[in-house]
Amino acid sequence: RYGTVDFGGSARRKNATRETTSTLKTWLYEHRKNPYPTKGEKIMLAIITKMTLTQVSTWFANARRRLKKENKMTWSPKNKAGEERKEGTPREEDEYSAEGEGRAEQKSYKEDKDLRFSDLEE
Amino acid sequence: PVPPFPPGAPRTRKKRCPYSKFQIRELEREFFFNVYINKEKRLQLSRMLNLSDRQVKIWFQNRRMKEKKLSRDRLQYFSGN
DNA sequence: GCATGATAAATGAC
DNA sequence: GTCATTTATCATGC
Repeated sequence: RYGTVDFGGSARRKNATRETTSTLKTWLYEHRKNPYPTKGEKIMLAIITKMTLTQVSTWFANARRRLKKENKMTWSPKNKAGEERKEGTPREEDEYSAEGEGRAEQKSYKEDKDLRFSDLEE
Repeated sequence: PVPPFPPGAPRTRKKRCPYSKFQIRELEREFFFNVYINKEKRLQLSRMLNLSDRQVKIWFQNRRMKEKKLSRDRLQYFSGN
């Protein structure tokens, strides 16, 4: 038998609601230049989405890896706050390309349909 | 992390390889006694499990973080904080 | 059957 | 040392 990695307490994982993913995706898109929320921002997002801080961090980690893997998003590695990039980076018109002044039509994630507080597992 | 000879310094990130049940069991056992492991026991354990000293050290670090996270999850399990 | 959340190794900042 | 993060796996939902 394959020892399941570690099912000591986590157990069943639940998919995030559309509202949650919508909120997080919006934040990620608006901060595509520096898609690393601070701890305070994570807490804020956690409260809004009714998730835990760990879940928010996990969501962003997975989202960054996934988008990076598919070349959907590009950001300056290690870009601390206040750093403005002016170098002539090649224009990659990706869906999430983080161009400085490139004013892309904000595709609002409007998947607001269900509003249920089914966050409490069990 | 680059074992023997780094010609041009192509530091290749070591591929993540999950440890075996036996390795985990021994590591957990030692973790039960000491959350912090000595250098001696670390070398000894690394030889026994065919792991590098660095791997054992990092395992204990991650294990401590895991323990901390478990405590936090247990706390916020009830009160909405 | 993949998408997605959570975990386990491994790195690096500090 | 801690701790956020990356990377590859794992496990589950649908």
